[in-house]
This record gives sequence, C-alpha cells and structure tokens, in this order.
Amino acid sequence: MAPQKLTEYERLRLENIKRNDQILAALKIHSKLSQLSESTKRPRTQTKSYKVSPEKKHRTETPIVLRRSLRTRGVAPDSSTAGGLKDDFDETQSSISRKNPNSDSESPLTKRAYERGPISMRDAYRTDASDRKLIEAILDCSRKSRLSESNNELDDTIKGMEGNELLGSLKVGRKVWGSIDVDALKLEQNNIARVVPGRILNVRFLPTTDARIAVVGNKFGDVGFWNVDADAEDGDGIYLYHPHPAPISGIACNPFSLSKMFTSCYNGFIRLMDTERELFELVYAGDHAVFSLSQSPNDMNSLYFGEGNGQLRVWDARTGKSSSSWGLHQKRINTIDFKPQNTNIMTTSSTDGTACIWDLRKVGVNGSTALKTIRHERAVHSAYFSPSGRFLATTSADDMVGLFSGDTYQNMTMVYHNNQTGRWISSFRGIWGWDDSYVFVGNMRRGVDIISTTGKDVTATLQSEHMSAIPCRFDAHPFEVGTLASATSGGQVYIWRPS
DNA sequence: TAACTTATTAAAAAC
DNA sequence: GTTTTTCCATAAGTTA
Repeated sequence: MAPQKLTEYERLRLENIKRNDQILAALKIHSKLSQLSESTKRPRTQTKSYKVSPEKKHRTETPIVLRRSLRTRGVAPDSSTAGGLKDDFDETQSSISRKNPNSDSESPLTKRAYERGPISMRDAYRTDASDRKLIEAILDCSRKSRLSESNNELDDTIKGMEGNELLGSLKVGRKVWGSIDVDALKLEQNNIARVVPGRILNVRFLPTTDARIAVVGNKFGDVGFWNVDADAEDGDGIYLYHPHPAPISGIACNPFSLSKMFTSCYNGFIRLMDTERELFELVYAGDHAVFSLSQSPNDMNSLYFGEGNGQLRVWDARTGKSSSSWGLHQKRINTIDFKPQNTNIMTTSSTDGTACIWDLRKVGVNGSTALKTIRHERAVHSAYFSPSGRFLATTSADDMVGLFSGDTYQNMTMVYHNNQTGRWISSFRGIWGWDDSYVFVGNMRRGVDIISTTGKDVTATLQSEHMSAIPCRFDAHPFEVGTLASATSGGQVYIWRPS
C-alpha cells in the first residue's frame, strides 16, 4: 500500500491539531511547575502512572454494563432470539445489580464504547496530556517497518532456510530467536508503570525495533499504551483509551502495518485501531462473548477468534466478513496459537479441560476432528507452540504446566505449578521466551517462574522489591531477546531486561 | 442439561 | 500500619 496523499482538508486538520498541541504544551508548563514543587515535598520516586483528565474521570470510573435491546443494537428482531436472549453476554450477565446510584445515567463515553460503528481515537481518549506524541511514534514506526515490507517476496526463499532463522525472522516479521541468561534478567525502576486502572487481561509489545511500546487491555475495556523510552518532557509516555465497554480479551498487532491493531471484547465486538485514520473501527459485532483473538503469522488477512461456548470463527480482512463458526470445544476457548513453521497447524485451549491441535485444512469439513486432544483435570488456560514449533506448553487450573514434544507431541511432561489465582488475579498463562529453553509463568508470591524444558521443572524465579503485585500476563518482545513484559491485576506493567 | 450456589483470592482505598 | 472494601470473575460443584 502506497502512502496516501493528504487531501487539503486533512492537511489543514493536521495543522490545526498541531496548533492545539502547542497551546496545550504551553498550558502544561503550569502543571509541570506544580509537579516540581510536589516532588520536592515527596522525595520518593513516584512510579510512572496513567493520569486521567478530571472532566473525563467520573464518566468511566464505574464500569457499567448496559442492557442492549436488539433495536438499539440495530439488529432486526429475530424469532429465534425474541423470546429472551440466552447468550453468553447479555441480559443474564448485564443485569447484575448496580450498587452505584449515580451510575444510572449512561455516560457519553460508555455509550460510545457500545456504538455499532467507528469511534474516533479522540472520543475514546481519557488521559489529560495530548496523545499526539503516541500517534506520531506509532506512525513513525509504521513507516519504517513498511520499508522492509518490500522484502516480503523473499519470504518463500527464506522459509526453506532452516539454518538461518534470524535472517528469516527479520525478513518475514516473525519472532526473533535467541538464548538468554535467566540470571541476567533485571527489573529497573524506570521500567515500571501503572498503565491502566484495574485488572490487565492482555499485554503486547508493538512488533517493532524502532521503539519500545507496550499495549495493555484491562477489564474495563480500556486500552493503555506505554512508550517506555519516552522523553521525560513528554510526560510518562502513558496514554489511555476507552474503546470497549467490557473486558478486553485479545490484542493482535500486524508487524507489517503497525498502524493497525485489533482488540476484542467480552461484549462480542472486535475493533481495529487504525492510527492513520485515528479510529477504532468496528469490524465484528457478534452476540456472543469473544474470549480469544489471534492472527495467523503468515496471513494478516485472517483473524481468528473464539466466541461463546467453544466456537471458533475466522474474519477475513479483504471481504470484511467472518466464516461460519466451528464448534471446536464444549466451553470457552481461552487461547488460539499457530505453529510458526506450519501455520496450517493451530492449537486451542479451553475451559472444557482440553487443549487441541488442529489442521486448518481439515477444520470445518465434515465436523471438526482434532489431530490431538490433550486432557487436563480442569480448565486449560493456555496452549502455545514454542518458537521452533517442537514443543507445546499448556497451563491448567489443575495446577500443572504441560510440556509436549515429539512428532505428534506424544511425549508429555507435567510440571506441578500453583495456578490458583482466585478471583482477583487473571489466570496464569505460561508463555515461551525466545527459544525452546524456557516457559515463563506467574507465581502467587509476586514472582515470575521460569520452567526449563530440559530440567522439566521451575529452575528460577524472577523477583524484585519493585514488584508490588502478582504478574499474571506476559509478552516476550518479538524482536528483542530478553525483554519481557509482565502485567498485574493492579494495572502495572513491569519490563524485565537483560543486564 | 441447564440453572443455581459457592469458594477462591490480592490490592487498593479507607481508616 | 491496619482494617475494610473492592466486588459482580471464574470454575466447579450441587440441585432440579
């Protein structure tokens, strides 16, 4: 896609935005001064934190789940559902008593998050400082990564080159490979921030080497950005949006087009954040909760998501339509992942107590039969292929982390691990690092457990006095070996780096 | 098989 | 510093 030429209107608009930013910057001097006097009073280092503008604060502090009639959702009455919606996310869950008497009037911002249409980034924005710096940073990275997109035709040639995975990774936007020294991973004060309020369900690094930007989704439907290396004069580099009205279940970034990022929500909507158009577009609006989201690494036009009780759908970016849904599980699908070396091979984990491996060429044809079904005693919270594809790691509520290897993943090792996170902490999901050596998983004692595939046990635990809460969700930076983001139920993000 | 009930737990806010 | 509130998720067990 060639960069679009700006119309006169767009050019004027950008100029106007820039002017407004200058005015804002001038105004900010006052708040900077007051901050300065405050910091002399309190010499202790304040961690970076999101700051919601006062006039927006009251609107979203209390998350409200609204009743949605078919009419307000713009859906024609349907005899099959007219007798009362019994779907996963509607009246049954929405009508839970609301204690706050002030929350009865629908706030404009919450209403917007429900809209069956695009929401401008401006309308969804909650933080007080301008988000121009963030938008510029993302567009800047996007332009740079697009330059390397022209190398994509090399993809096929490189695919056969087993010996040079690093070259392959860089050219096709795949995760970079490398080994790490576990003892070298450290958490520094400036790599800590409270990015959003409340419980984080998802953390993701933008897939770029040009900036370190972490994105998180929380249970209120907020999407928070943290530009980790933002200059001090740009504030903390933390930006908060509210594009969804309910918990965010997935974030999917396109390494070839950083300005496009998908987010999915428990209310059944999937939005595409388009930084170029400054919109959260609505790409899918279903009647069932969307619990998981994933992109096939080699096909950015296909978006896979799990909805309702075990259904899987594929949304096609070219047609803007989704496939019919395939019933792959009995209960909700918690994760969807693809084998990096053969993206026809997909794995799903489910609350029905199983993790399955599928051949996409055979899914949906005459029903769906899994290549392999892994059975845990309880709900399976995640299933991920290792970077080489030779391992599969599952994490289950039965207090086990499963490691599977061999041609058909027939070799099983169960590693005991306390996964009882309870009500307040998001369930643990063991993720892979940058090679097949380690799986990273949260620890109820405020640490990150590292499970070694060779040792078949927890060989180390990352701990730090800076970590004031339990890390439950993680992301390994796709292009920076050893850079690990961990997120908590209090909205914090901790970034571990090799020292 | 669906519908209802209950146990689980940490962190922030309030005192 | 200690106590209270948050809270309204989730999964598993029990009942009808």
